[in-house]
Amino acid sequence: MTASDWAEAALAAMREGGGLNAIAIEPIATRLGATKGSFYWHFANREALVEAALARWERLRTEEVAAAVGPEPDPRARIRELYHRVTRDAARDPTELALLAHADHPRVAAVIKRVTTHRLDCLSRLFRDLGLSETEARYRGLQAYSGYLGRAHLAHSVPDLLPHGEDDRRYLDSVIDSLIGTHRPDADSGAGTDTGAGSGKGPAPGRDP
Amino acid sequence: MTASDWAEAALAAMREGGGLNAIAIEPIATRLGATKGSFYWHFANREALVEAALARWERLRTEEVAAAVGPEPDPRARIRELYHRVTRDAARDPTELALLAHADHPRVAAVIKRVTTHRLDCLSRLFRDLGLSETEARYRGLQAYSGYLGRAHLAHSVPDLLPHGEDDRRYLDSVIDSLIGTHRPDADSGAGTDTGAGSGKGPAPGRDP
DNA sequence: GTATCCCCGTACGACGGCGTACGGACATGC
DNA sequence: GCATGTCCGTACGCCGTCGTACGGGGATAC
Repeated sequence: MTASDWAEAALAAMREGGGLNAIAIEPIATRLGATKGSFYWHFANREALVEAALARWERLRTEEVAAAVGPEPDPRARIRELYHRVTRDAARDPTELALLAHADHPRVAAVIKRVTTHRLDCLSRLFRDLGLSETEARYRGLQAYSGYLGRAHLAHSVPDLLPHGEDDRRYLDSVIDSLIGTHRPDADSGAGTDTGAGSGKGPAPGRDP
Repeated sequence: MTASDWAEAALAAMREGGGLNAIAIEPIATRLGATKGSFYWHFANREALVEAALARWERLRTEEVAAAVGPEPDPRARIRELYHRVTRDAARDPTELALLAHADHPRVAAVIKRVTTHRLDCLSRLFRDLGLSETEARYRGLQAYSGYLGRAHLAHSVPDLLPHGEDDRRYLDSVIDSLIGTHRPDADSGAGTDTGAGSGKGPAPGRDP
């Protein structure tokens, strides 16, 4: 039984509901088949466990971003891929939403700030790669990230109100189109084989005579 | 001392941090200068108080939407006004964010679902008034609402990462432009003196002859 | 004056969570 | 055999909160 085991168990407890309050020593000890005696050998107090769990979460999220944003060369496809991927994961892991709700906690606030800054930087860079100006790229990055957070919330708390299946795919395309301009009908990036038309109705029908 | 007083105090407690857990009988009693004796005369148990607070919150939010969406005739300006107004309030009242984090609570889930449905309907109607198709209007409504939720979170947990003052006004204009098409450069709403160009590069230049 | 009822304060028990004290099992070194 | 150090279980005190029991003030009716 190591400190890492406790940290992972704390994260698991958060994942399964209750937010930060789910990090309670005795319930987690029971879940691990251990007792408080073990815990207080590895940690000074509950706050230390919270901190360890937060550090672990931050590391996982950072690696996740790096993995998600890495391979794809085309910036347009990168944004698309990132949005799909990240929005799918967040729906079934309420940990991030729980942390957002505890932003008044100083440790949590610090973690959120670092993770958010990192993500926004990555997003802004993606938009810069699309040719947008510095401030415009930052605006788009903020807008994209706000949309991501909101979508994660909706997916978790009122999934019925979000489109499903194919409809959701079209919706996401519509959102992404409004973020990255619109995808040029001439230089369409292959991934979506067919219904690019559905999103083609986006905000910018004009543009090419 | 009425039941309403307790419900309002419960809401106030939530406003000031701690989310649903902030609705604790004894602290609220102290804050009201009363005791549990009074509470258990008006309510059966804590759950009843939570329910009363939720009902009160739902009523307030519903009236708020009605007031915010009512007067303005031009749909474009309505969206603008709504976005500005709602985004400003949400930043300094974490109650909604706290409720989102407790979406696993059945009562909370029901309230969130009703309020969200209502808001999305209003938003979709606004976009329909702009001439969008049914599904397109619903997509835009969802996108706008997701953006609102995300922005509220960012404003509360990492306000430093959001633009401030004039910059934020430009950012919001950029977001709204990408949602409602673009604001017509001929009918520019005066406030922004100069750099309206920054958002003018939005997704849809065409549309109006 | 007193009976009644509404409203509330006080005192109590129970529970769950934190943190501490202490002892004990077990391996290791010598 | 014995000492030492690591790791953990047990038992305890403490606190905050929920819910209940009970008593009492005070207004009103008559």
